[in-house]
Amino acid sequence: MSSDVTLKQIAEALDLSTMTVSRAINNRENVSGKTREKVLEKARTMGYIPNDLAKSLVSRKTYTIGVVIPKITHAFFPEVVRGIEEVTKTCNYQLFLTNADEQFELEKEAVNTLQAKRVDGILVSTSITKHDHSFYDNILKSGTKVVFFDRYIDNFGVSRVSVNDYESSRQITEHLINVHEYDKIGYLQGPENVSIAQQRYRGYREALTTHDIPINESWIILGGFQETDGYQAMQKILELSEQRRPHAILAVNDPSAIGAMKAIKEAGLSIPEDIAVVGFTDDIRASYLEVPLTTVQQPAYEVGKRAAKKLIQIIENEDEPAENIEIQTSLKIRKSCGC
Amino acid sequence: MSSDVTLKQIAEALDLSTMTVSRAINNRENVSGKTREKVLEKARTMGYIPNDLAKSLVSRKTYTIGVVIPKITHAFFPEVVRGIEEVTKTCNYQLFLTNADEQFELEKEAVNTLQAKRVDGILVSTSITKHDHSFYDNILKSGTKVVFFDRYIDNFGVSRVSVNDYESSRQITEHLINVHEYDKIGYLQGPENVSIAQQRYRGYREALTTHDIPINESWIILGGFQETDGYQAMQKILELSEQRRPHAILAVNDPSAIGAMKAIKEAGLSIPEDIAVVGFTDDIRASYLEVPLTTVQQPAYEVGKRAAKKLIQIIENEDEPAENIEIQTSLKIRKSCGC
DNA sequence: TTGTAGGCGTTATCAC
DNA sequence: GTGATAACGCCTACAA
Repeated sequence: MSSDVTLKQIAEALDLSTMTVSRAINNRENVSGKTREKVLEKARTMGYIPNDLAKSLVSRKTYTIGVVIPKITHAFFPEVVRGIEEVTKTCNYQLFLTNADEQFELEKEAVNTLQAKRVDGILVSTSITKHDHSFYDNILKSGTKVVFFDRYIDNFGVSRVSVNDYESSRQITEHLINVHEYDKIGYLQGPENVSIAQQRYRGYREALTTHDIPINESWIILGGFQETDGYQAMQKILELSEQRRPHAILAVNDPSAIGAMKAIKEAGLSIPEDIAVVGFTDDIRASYLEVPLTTVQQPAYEVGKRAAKKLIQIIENEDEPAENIEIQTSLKIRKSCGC
Repeated sequence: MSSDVTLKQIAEALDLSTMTVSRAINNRENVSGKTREKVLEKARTMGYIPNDLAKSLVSRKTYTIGVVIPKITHAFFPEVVRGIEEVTKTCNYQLFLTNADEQFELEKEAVNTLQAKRVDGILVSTSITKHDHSFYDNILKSGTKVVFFDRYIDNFGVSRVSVNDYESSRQITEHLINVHEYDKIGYLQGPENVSIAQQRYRGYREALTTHDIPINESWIILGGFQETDGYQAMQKILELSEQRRPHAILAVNDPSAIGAMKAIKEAGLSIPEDIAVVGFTDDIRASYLEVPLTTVQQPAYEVGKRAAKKLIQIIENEDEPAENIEIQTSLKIRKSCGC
């Protein structure tokens, strides 16, 4: 902590009261022009830096927002953070960034720490969904303001900003069915208890069902969000004999799709001729790949912006209602689907 | 801010003094087992959350580190942040993340705010180099602990963790000269006042000079760190007639190189046959590109780790000496250079 | 083992 | 326009 010049020290140096110095520095009305100038000058020369801790203790306001991110290196999230910052910067809030590394235990720790730091509100992309409402129940009971972004817990009286995952997943699956006439479509599934993974999985199944395509459970591999997860899941599918394999794959996200593409390539097969692959995210790499990846573009920046805006509204207006904000994605048709 | 149960309230509920409650909750020695249990139980049921603001005001310690990043969406930095987190998490520090958007004005604002929040130290990747030492002079005078990472100000009594930019840039240029026998090598330069841009530029020139290759100033284009900068810079070079063009390009970083590749492709030329391109960073996309990019791999995660470690040492040990830590890169030879 | 007094740096409030 | 006092929630130092 820095060498800490205080209001009191300035006051003593100037033979004024602390309050007068405080008023001068904070641009309050009731200070004479002369005094104000003297104080500001002295503050400058003494190297005064206001102590926000003390301020916050009195004002019960920190101008600070906590952000809990599942995986800082998943390219989607830095983009979300940029959106959050865009908003918080103009409203003068600072960001506490924490990485939960896809682990609920770390997520809880992070939230607790943020509460102890008395952040004005928290933006969370949570790694759980159904069970264990209890944790966030208590958080809310304590009066902490929360907005979920991307990965959320539903029906909870908590606002969330997400993407129309279900609908988008259904659409990209239908693209495979309608445009390319695939009827053998596998799915690389994400963790079962994460909202976005559930929604996307639901969209996939719905599309098949609607088109009377039977669902082949051996083409649905449970995995995670990382590239290695997709790689391993795809390897399992490739163990099937050629006749029994799907001809197209939808992955829960782009990292997973990219892992799958790697496995396919290593197996000496080509995309999309042997197996088509589509993803979800529009990862920074998607359009640069050897076979550019057809995927669902998620407006990450927008998600961040909207979530931050909503949270700040909740912070600054007690009876701001909870809201589910769904941002629309767009299909990015590239070559990996066969187009 | 949350509904704030205080030590005092717990004390009153239990008819104890605040101090006893404080001691019990902070696991101090001198509390009887019974009292401790009672207190902890009550704290739980009342939903007590310690107030770090008040604690920090007394202890003059926030267990908080500020991070100033030039561009959160440049893939290098999230990876650095991951490294920082790895360390801070085990030492129980929290991270204030700020994005300076490559603007020195925003960088200054960010640092000032972090000081007001009384962070224990600051990690900065700065956007300036030579002029305007004065700002960081004052910061240091105020007793704030600073460690630079990646982009630094030199000879300053401030520790820095960076990469051997000069040497690496020289090496990758020499690869073009020695292995591929290029002698017409252009350079897409970064901002003149940023340390890493200077070092890399110096390495490029040194390599040419050492090999008695004359430097053609019309092949050196001043630009920025973004993809669009590389794209525009390359367009300028492509305006030259075919005979007057360089046959290889070194870009200040990978985004710039990727932009340049785009421009080359749009001009109907092929990489590396018509023009070879090499970069610097090993961006997440580099190995996935249609023509995989030869580049210098910067161990971003390691940079983050070392910087955070050094800062925490400085924080926790007053007379920790300043240090220049240089992390070694490695050449990633792919296809864009002609290999 | 427990309690009291005072202070961390700031501001709200009321008095002059 | 300026100042004195108390309070924000917690902890150190000392006393009982």
